Amino acid sequence: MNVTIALQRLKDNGYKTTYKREKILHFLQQQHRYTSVKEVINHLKKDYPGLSYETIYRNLALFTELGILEKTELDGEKKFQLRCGGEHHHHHLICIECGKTQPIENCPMIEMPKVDGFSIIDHKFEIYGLCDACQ
Amino acid sequence: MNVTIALQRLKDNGYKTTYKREKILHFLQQQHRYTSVKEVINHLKKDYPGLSYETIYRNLALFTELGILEKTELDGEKKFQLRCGGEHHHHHLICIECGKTQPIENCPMIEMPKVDGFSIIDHKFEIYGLCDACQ
DNA sequence: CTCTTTGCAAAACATTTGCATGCCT
DNA sequence: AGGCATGCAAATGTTTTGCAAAGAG
Repeated sequence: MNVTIALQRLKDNGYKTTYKREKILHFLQQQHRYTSVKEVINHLKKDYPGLSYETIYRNLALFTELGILEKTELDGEKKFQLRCGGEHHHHHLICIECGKTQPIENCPMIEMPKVDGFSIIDHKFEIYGLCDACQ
Repeated sequence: MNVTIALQRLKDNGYKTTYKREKILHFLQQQHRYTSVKEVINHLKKDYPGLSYETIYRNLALFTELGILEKTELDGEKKFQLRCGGEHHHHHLICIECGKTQPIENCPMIEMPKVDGFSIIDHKFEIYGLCDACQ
């Protein structure tokens, strides 16, 4: 996923392209890691001093809903990144120091046996550790 | 894990047994599911009308630190349950409707290949769905 | 011009902290 | 008695909502 495709998806769903939305997406594209709301707003503030949290919250929620972003919760904070690995299902290695992520192809659900009396809807598999730079 | 063992562990670590702590643990023992702070306090309020959130927050954090409770974050809320499956490592099926959990023995990390430039410290694997009763 | 997006203010929650009092051991 | 536990009050942090004004197509 990149900014161009993301903006196209916005348009396709009847939403507008704004400079702030572009900035958010460009920033996340550079990050390659799960990024907090605070980090996003601090970055955007450089260009838009009057920027408000609400705008960021609303847009990150919208982007997530449209499948443009992936969301996780790290130490009680919501964090986001541009959906990586295209459309196909995958999981991540996540650096607990800097938040950098790396997609992995292994999905444990493939080998998961059926369980009686429980219908599986979703799952979460995340591996935490230290990336090269943070070790 | 049961209440008796939990209280023993508290004592072993220099903490005291109080009626409120016992109530919290008994309540969680009955639950067999991830339970929110709110649910705990609402239950305890029946016996202790003047009970405060702080006490619950502090104790749940303490219990988690001592390995008495397992913690997860479901829809932005911290939830707790008595550590099940004894001491050994395991994961859970979690009902997204009622929070009920069921331990599973499969751990995807067993088959996870080493990754260059990333030292693995921890992982999270949770399966979400609907339990028997909630389907 | 019309409808979406944004900012503002405020509210709604969730969680934490300092301090004095109360309760276990 | 001595030290941990609790309640109170208040602060802090996060996220949401209603509404009027500004901006995109």
